[in-house]
Amino acid sequence: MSYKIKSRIWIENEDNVLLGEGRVSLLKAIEETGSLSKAAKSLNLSYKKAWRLMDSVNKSAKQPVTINSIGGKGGGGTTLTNYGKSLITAFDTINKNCWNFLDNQLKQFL
Amino acid sequence: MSYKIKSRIWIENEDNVLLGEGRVSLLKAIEETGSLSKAAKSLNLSYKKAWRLMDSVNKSAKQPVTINSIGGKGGGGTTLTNYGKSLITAFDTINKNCWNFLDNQLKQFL
DNA sequence: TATCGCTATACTCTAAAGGACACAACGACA
DNA sequence: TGTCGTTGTGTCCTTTAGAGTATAGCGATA
Repeated sequence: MSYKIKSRIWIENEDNVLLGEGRVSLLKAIEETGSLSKAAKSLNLSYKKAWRLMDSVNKSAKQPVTINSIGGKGGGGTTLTNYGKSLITAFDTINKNCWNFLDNQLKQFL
Repeated sequence: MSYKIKSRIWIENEDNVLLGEGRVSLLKAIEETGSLSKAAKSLNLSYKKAWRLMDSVNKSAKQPVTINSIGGKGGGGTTLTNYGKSLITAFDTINKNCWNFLDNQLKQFL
């Protein structure tokens, strides 16, 4: 019985997607690089797409997830709020737990 | 805290998708109608897409999931094997359990 | 006040997925 | 043996998500 079970989970707020795997990995890359454009580069996605994702996250969340500064030293940058960091860890935890749960379910029902 | 968590799960066999929500609802419709074309109509998807889905399911599964007959009384038809029926109920059960699990996780971590 | 690297946003083009359409093959039955 | 409603399959056309490109705006710093 070598079937494998996989999943994608995401969190919504009033029918808008807040977090999914792609968004979380983008936020992680922002945390590491301190910049949206560098984060986009490191994930091999266009700046435009990264920007739209981040914008959507901020619009869906109940509190700001990132702090964006334009101009100034280094041209600006993007950092995560504490709320944003807590969302990442919550999502990661739930996602990992979900995988374990589903693996057990598969053994049980197939 | 009105965030909602959603999920899509699917089962793979050697990197080929076996079952997802769309495939399961197609199999259910086949079970109800006794025909692939009627099932496709009832789900508002093209016959071709439905056929490709069903074909993929049968190619990925370890045992036949449907029995297809061409020609004859009524022009033919498609019915599910017992194995196919058992897959449906297994998937539905796991999927429902997963929703409950995730709802609890969300309450716990957010 | 000129420079720099970043955020922010619009416009165009392209590739891939899906729908529409057409048609061959089949076999029970009258 | 002709009819009928299926399954099975190819070909084209449209739609749409995304990539690519371009460019404006910003503010600390020197």
